[in-house]
Amino acid sequence: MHSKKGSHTMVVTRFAPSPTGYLHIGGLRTALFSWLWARHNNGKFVLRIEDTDQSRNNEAAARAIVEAFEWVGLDHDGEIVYQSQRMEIYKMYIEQLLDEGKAYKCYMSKEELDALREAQSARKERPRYDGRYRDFTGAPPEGIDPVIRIKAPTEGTITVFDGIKGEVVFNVADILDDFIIARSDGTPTYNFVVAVDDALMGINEVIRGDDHFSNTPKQLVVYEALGFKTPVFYHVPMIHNADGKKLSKRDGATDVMAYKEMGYLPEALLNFLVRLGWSHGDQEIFSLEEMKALFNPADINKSASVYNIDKLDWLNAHYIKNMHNDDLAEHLKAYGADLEGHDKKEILLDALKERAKTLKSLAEMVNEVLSDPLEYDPKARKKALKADSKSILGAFVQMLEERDDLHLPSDYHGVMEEVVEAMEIGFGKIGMPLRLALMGKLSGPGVDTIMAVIGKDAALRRIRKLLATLD
RNA sequence: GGCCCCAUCAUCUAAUGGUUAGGAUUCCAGAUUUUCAUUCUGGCCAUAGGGGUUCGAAUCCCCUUGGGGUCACCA
Repeated sequence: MHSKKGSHTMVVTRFAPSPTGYLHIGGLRTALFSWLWARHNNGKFVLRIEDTDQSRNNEAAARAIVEAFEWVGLDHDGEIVYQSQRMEIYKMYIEQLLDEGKAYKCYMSKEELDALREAQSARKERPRYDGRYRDFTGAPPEGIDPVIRIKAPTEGTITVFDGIKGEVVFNVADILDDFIIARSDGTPTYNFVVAVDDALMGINEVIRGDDHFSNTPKQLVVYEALGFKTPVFYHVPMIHNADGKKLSKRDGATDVMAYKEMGYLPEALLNFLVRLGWSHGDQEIFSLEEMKALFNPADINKSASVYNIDKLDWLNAHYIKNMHNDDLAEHLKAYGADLEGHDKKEILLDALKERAKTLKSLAEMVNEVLSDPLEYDPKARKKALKADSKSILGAFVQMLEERDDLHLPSDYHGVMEEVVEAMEIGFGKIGMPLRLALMGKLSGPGVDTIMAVIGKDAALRRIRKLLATLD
């Protein structure tokens, strides 16, 4: 694969979730984009857990994220970086900024801050820190642990170069104040550590959600203060729910692992996600290799997209239909269908995989075929059973009993045809009641296929069971 | 509300300033299927509105409208 950036700089991207919960579908798409771009360029993709806020730190969530990555098959380079383990590094840079006079201690209490903001709001001004400790040299107030604020520019503009949006110019007066880079307990804040880590880890292409866009000027202030080289940014438009709002945990199936439970294939999910905000002509089906070869963040759309599960279902069905039966059988185990060693596995899966949208439903269908019906759907019964059904099924039973050379669906089909011809009836006359006997309902794969899969004895058993209810 | 971003079928999207505005999903109809599903064929459906620029605008500019994001000692 040739990369456009070629020989000079290795592309390094990252995914940096905060471990506040499971990995959701929007995060996965962003991660996929980052991963694809790194792999496209033979670069590196690193995973960093943003857990600087101990009060919200959650180890289980970090594990859940890793588990989701493993399921979909996105690998990362090097060890996972936990920001909670890098506090000394951040402290060092904060000290540096303090020494250089680029940051300062602010002794304003939360109450004072609140009051300030309230007053500003009342005056219809933008709530912002007023810089009262920026040049403070007096004796610090008693009993207050200071926060540390960075000296942000007070006038002029900051320009963000975004690979998707283009150049966006912010007016400093509209958006900035001396924001906090370290809390009163000494821990650093998000906008500071993101910039420090991205720089230190050599991240040169930041692909992240659009909700981070307005943080970018702040991070640029940190880059500037520390003299770090800035990366290229790509802010990926949000994924919206049907209401047009940012996809949130309230929207149901947003947990990536829920898709596994529902029976979706990772390849289908990734294919679905890569097409949200990105396309390559009219192509809809992309293997992972094709995605890697074709993806480029510069081609990402500017507008948000709405999450719609219909297309995912279609893709999932597509990947199921095209999967080898052995692989399918392996997947099916997790959904409660065990076909290990079943001699008619091929016939069964060939017949069923055409009709399944999910692995879960496929597993259910498998078990439905493999086990005798427990009951007969009343409506199906009424529709399938006519006055002559009993004699037709009886004749079929008789002919089955005489045969011991039945293996393939076509063998059973032959027997059915014999009955149809002998009795001079239409095919439906035997098909419908037979289907009811075998499945307990009127949908499913061909009855000849069902019989071939379960064998003569089981077929006879099921037919006799229905016949027994006809007296 | 301030700032920022966005705007093509219901949905995902395509279209060097020149196409009957294309494809996909959904939906509808027909064919195939003893059923259901699959598959195949066909059909419905879009450039938010208004001004410009231009021989020519979905495409460039402006305004309006609509939608979204963000404004913490969260990330």
